[in-house]
Amino acid sequence: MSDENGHGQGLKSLDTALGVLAQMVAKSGPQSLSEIGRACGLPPSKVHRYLASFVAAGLVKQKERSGRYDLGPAAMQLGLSALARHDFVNATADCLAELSADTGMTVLLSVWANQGATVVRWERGASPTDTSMGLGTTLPLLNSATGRVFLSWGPQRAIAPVRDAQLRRLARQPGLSADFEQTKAGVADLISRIRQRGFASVEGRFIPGLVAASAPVLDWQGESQAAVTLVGIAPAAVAPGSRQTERLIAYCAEKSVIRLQT
Amino acid sequence: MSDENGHGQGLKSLDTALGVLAQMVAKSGPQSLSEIGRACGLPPSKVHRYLASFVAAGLVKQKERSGRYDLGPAAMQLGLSALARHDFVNATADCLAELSADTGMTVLLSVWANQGATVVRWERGASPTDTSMGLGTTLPLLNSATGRVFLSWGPQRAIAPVRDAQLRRLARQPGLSADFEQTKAGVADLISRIRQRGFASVEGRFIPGLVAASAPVLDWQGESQAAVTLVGIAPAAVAPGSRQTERLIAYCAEKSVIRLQT
DNA sequence: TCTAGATTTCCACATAGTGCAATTATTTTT
DNA sequence: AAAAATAATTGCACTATGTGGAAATCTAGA
Repeated sequence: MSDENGHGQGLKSLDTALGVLAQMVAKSGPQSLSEIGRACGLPPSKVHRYLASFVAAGLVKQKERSGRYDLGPAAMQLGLSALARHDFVNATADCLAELSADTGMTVLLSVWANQGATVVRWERGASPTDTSMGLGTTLPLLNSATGRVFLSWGPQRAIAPVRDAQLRRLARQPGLSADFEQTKAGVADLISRIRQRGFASVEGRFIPGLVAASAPVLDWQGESQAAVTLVGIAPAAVAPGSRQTERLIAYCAEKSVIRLQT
Repeated sequence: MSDENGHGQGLKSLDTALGVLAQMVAKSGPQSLSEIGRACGLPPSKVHRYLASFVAAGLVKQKERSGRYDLGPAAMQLGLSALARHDFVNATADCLAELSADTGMTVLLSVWANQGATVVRWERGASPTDTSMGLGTTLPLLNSATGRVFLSWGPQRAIAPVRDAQLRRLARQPGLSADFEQTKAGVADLISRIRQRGFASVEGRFIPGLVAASAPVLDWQGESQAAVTLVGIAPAAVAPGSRQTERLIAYCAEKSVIRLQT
């Protein structure tokens, strides 16, 4: 046996089984048994028996007879149950409808999960910003207003690797219009600009034709536990000093534990 | 031991461990080790080791030293990942044929699109209720059972303009038999009646000679992502408490991510 | 500080998880 | 369409590994 650092007091089989689960979370779609086995470095027969238990619990389901495996309904319940205990999400989600009504824009509430800013609440606005987004959509770190909030105020440990990966990916495709220099220094500069303004915004960068402004809900450590985002079509609405952004900032300040220092 | 129904091909320890997880999902707050053990009928030492693995995986976290256990960040990741890849329409469409066979009625699956309730799946039943409807048909918001589901549980912001337009149009043609007062107050009353019953029905209002009952498939926010509709010719079939409507409601509850509160 | 209750660790024993290989189902090739 | 190839599932013997009770450690209340 091998004793890793720190912990060694769990069940070995459970640990490896949960590793299989994590692998399934990491991939965004269904996977075949052997794919999973290869990715985890486990023999197919072992994986099969783990999956049998997961399927019995509803955490995993297999599409059709002998089809790929994917996360199942119990996984959704688990996530919703976990979400329900997230104090910041609960408190912030309370008056989202009001915020949407006041601004006339679509409102998103997101947390950091799945290697990105993940939408957990979604309040439609008046303007028909009909996108294909739903709960669980993950927004890009550098190109979306929501992502940039986590870039600027989020937990750096978790974000740094994603940031570097996206930066490399962007650097390879310089075609996209960018409003910042796509280097580490450029990102640092972007962050300082965003922190100074107190919110992040993009204008058609992530989804052409849509503009967005996003502000952080800060915990006691000054880290962003959640982000609230306004989505609309009028660039003026997301400009600094606009009625909508002022309302957004006030809303987030009210839900934050600490004030954000100017 | 070992002879449960159907399945017995998983890992016993994993099964019981997942049972512990399920127990934690069921409760809405943190629990102590012994509480969990008592609830699952397991000795504390066993539960402790399971939890150690869950904590290592991030699915569970313990508040402070020797504190209660609660769901952790990975639980949220897992759930959001599952939610993100969940497709309501296809998941609901999966067993429509079965529903049709059980009820003997024609079954429609609709979503809100193109400013209306739009039919996207269509399973013909035993009784030859052949209509001029097909895939892509848009059903009226106020006069059809399907439309009324979206009226009651759909995205209000998107529906409001359509509702008002139809209301104005109806008010100008009072000839059609109506089972509700054709005013804003009348609609609000209709909605509250429908929400209380848990489904909507019409009897020959939309298409003379045909009756229909429709129930919502609810997403995490309690909004209707889709509507499942039974179409037939016997008014008794769509009455509250009938075998068919009970079956319909059970079907939609199974496909919904959250339960609808009575 | 002392007591009560809960959590965490220890240890010998046998349950139950593991790997390999055989079997069955599914997909691709000729 | 039949056959070969690939992938999924199951059986079996072995021992690694999870189990239970009790001891040790820790936290909270008096």
